[in-house]
Amino acid sequence: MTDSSPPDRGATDAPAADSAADVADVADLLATPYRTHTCGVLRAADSGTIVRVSGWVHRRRDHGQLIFLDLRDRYGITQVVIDRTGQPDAHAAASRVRSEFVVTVEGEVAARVPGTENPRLPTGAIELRATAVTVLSEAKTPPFYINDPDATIDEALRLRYRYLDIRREAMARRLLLRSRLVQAIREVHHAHGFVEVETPNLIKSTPEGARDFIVPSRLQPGSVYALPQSPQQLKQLLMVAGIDRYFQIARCFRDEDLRGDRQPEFTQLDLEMSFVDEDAVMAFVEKMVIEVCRVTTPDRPFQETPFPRFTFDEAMDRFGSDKPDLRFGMELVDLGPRLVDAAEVPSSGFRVFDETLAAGGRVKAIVAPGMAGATRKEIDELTERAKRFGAKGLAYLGLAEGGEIRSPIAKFLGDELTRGLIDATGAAEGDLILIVADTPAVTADVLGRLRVELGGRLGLADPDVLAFCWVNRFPMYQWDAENERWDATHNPFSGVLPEDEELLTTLDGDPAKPSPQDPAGRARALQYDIALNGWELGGGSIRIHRRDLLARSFTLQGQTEAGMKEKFGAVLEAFEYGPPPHGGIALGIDRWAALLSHQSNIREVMAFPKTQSGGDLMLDAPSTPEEGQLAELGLSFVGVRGRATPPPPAE
RNA sequence: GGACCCGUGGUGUAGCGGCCCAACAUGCCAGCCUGUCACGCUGGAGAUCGCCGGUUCGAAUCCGGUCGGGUCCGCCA
Repeated sequence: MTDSSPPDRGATDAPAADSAADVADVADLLATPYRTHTCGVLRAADSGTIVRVSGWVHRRRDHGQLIFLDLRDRYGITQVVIDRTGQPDAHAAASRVRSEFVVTVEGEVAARVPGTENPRLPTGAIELRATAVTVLSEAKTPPFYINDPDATIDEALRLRYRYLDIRREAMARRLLLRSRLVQAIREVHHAHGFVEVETPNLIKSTPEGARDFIVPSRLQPGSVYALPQSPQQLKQLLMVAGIDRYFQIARCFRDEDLRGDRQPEFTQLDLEMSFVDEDAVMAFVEKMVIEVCRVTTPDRPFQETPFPRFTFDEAMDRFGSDKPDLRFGMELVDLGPRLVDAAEVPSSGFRVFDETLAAGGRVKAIVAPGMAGATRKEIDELTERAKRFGAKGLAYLGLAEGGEIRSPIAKFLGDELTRGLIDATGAAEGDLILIVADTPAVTADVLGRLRVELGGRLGLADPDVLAFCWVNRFPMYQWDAENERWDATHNPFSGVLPEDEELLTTLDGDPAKPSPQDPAGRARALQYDIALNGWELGGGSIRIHRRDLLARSFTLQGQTEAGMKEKFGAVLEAFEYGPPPHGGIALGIDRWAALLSHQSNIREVMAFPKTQSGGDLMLDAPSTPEEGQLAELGLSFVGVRGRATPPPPAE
């Protein structure tokens, strides 16, 4: 019966959808000896009701005869008044209460004395006139302010006492938003016939490029499990199994260095569909994403629907990124055509540009609006940044008010060409043109990063807008010079564009010898990424399910038949039993939740995240294993500073 | 693996070679206060300046190392 009842969409249209007080009605299971109501629900209409509430003491204001307690739970704050003359016992109890004590208060809901209402609290029209105050738990003075939303607190301290940090409204609200996000995801998938399947965390290493976390086996000493970097192979096996439409909120593990948007364990929305093409997957995901965002953050507008689509080449060309932030313009402008003469010979007069173009490179620019007045120091900083991103230098043209041009390269280019370049960029008075000359890849990358940097610094991106886009037609492979082979740019099972199938071959026909001249370098993958506000939110592909194509693709990746069997044995074998055409995608839940919460760091939407060095400051993990644990596994530490342990006995 | 930033009472900051056994705010403790809601008033306790070493007549302040946290590059989808 309850299974068929419609999902509660109360959150969708509730005005306070973004507040910690926003939750489904829990009154039905609330009645316990501790409380009849939460601290967030009482209103003027409840006046006269006898209630009991429990919560943490948010603040105490002691006026002698009269004590005010702000009582807090995750639903809100209710003011309690204790009058000594009427309630001497309650008053005595309230006198010894301190911040963060847990108390139960019994009393009558009353409209506040006129003129003393607090419009900043949803419960500000009423107060609870206490007849009894019971202390359930005492609390030490907390290590930081829980009741001050503006307090800046050292993050290490927050992580050490995360359970106190989560008591703070902002943190609780973010976890709540994340919960709603995941709930919405589940609802949409179930509504579209997806089956939620759990896959194991103790699996075999699935080479996806990242380092595996390894778990030693006790029952099979000398062997290890790997924690999944993603359920990639398992979900493909589910397709062979006929599960048609699969999804999972999956925990994934990657042992790589951390960043603001990367944790060693993180959560993916993993999904896979059978009998689909690229458009079918993208269509579903787009529909799902829109619906989920509408439910989770109804007040965040979409910049554009349907989501714009770019090929990889176009995205790199226009934005210098395969995850462009579309909330502002500042697109890259190719200056090349202006820098060559009628015979297409580079002839700008500025040697760096000419040589770059002659060598097949690119000269491109972005326009930083209003930055013509940048100081020498600011420009040096930008140059420094550009160099760190891989550029050899940064040329610029500043268009000062009044038409004066400020540029170290103008004298080489001459007046006419300088005007021509300004024209090409569309820059206006007061703007600063930044120019990079390098290989196509470096030019795009450096300008792309500068674009994001400056867009942020100049406040060009509306923080509320959700600018989704798709990027597809990625190159199938990247040449790995070190290992003399083609690396799949994403998933090794990613399919190839049908018209590029014939390119999947080695030049000299020697399958054992990939070379950088191979036409495969031009092959494009059936690969699609979804980006949101400049973050890569997810990526997926249509997989290769045909044995022959798979073999050719793997050969280009430098895999031998034996190597393939070792790494992908289960999938390859399964593919001999009727694999359906299939494809899917994985979306980063942490990133999604962070972006919906206006956060630039996924730690802010994780209950118990790890530090940059992979530590848990609260649990003090990782830690030295206990005596015997290693021996039982047949392991010993070797050559670890201060951690060497005696080797296990030979047998 | 690398670059940079930060580390001072419970918390957030100031001080950046002697004026500092360290200042301010807040929190904490005590007393007073019947309408506050960052309550108010009065008084009080609380840090040898992450740790180790060096330079110096003298170090919170300079230098080196180390530990912890963060940002970024490499790495990583």
